[in-house]
Amino acid sequence: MRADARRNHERLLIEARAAFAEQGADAPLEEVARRAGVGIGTLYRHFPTRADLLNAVFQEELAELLHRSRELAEADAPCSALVEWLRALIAHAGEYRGLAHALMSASHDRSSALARCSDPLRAAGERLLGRAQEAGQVRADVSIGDLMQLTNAIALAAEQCPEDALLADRLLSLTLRGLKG
Amino acid sequence: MRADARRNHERLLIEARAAFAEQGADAPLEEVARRAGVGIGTLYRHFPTRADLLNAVFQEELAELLHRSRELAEADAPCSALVEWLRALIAHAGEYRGLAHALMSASHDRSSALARCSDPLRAAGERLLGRAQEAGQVRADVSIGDLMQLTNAIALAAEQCPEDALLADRLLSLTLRGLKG
DNA sequence: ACCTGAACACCGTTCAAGT
DNA sequence: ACCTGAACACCGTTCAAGT
Repeated sequence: MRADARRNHERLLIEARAAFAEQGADAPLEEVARRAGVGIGTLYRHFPTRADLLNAVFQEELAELLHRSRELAEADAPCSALVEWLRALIAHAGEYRGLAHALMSASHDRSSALARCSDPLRAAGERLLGRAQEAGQVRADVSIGDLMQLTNAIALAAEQCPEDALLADRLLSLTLRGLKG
Repeated sequence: MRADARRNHERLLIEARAAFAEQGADAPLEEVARRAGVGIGTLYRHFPTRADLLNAVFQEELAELLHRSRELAEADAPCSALVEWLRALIAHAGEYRGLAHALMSASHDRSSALARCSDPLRAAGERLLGRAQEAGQVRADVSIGDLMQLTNAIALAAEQCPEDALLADRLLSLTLRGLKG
């Protein structure tokens, strides 16, 4: 890749991250391009779809979340570790308004970059869930897919009620009481 | 109201219902107007916002749901009645793609017609929840607000995965196990 | 090889003119 | 009093021309 192209790529990522955090995951792409000092066409050349751009922005956060999951996988209490992990996912989704919705929309479209982005999260969650189930702390008939869908749905609901800071916690607790095996 | 205005009002409601059912709650308003044989300005005159139009369309469904809640309020098993009611809400949201999201977005804006539209639903749910709690079948610390948020979130998640017809059922069951007092 | 931005498409919303 | 639809605004996306 040419030096100027690489530079544009980096600036686009930086500005996209800022714009998504400030204005939500549906921030105007035109503004991302403007802030990065490039034409809108250049943005599309580097990231053909919004999902591609979101995906690229979240690679960094994704690495952090996966790191956290490896820590939790060695915790003493498998069930608490799983719950901690789900809380971390909700907190992450809460940092970008509209992200929970984007992830949800993308989840059933396997060709989307954003859908692939949550595959490693799913795998990490599966390990934590498996441990909690083997320890007999979580029912065997709970699937990681259902659990992550529900987590995402809770994040989305919480996002709509920013004035109720504890909503996500309460909804998650309500849900988790149903996990106990 | 002038006769032609009343007629336009009715035709707009009929076509809006059809368009929302076919294309989702974010169907182009221009098309609703076209199908109703009126100018787009007339649609805006009768329904200044999309939420007003959605609200008007759902008044009929709302009456049916309230009727159902009164039947359930006399059922023998208060907890099953509550669950039945939540299932009915999810089924209703599922009939119009995007409705769950619209309801969720509107829920924190008290001035929206759509938010007021769910007030009677909330009141009906509160009666059913109260009966189940008095019978000792549901924990006392569960609120109808949280329960409806969660129900709506589940409806939204289910809508994104139409290929998994049982998703809503499973997520609701998972949640409901946490209710038992 | 990459970038630019004008151009096009689409939809929401308003409002001056018409009936 | 109500209706109409052109006009404007906004944003996403493409692509011919430029470097």
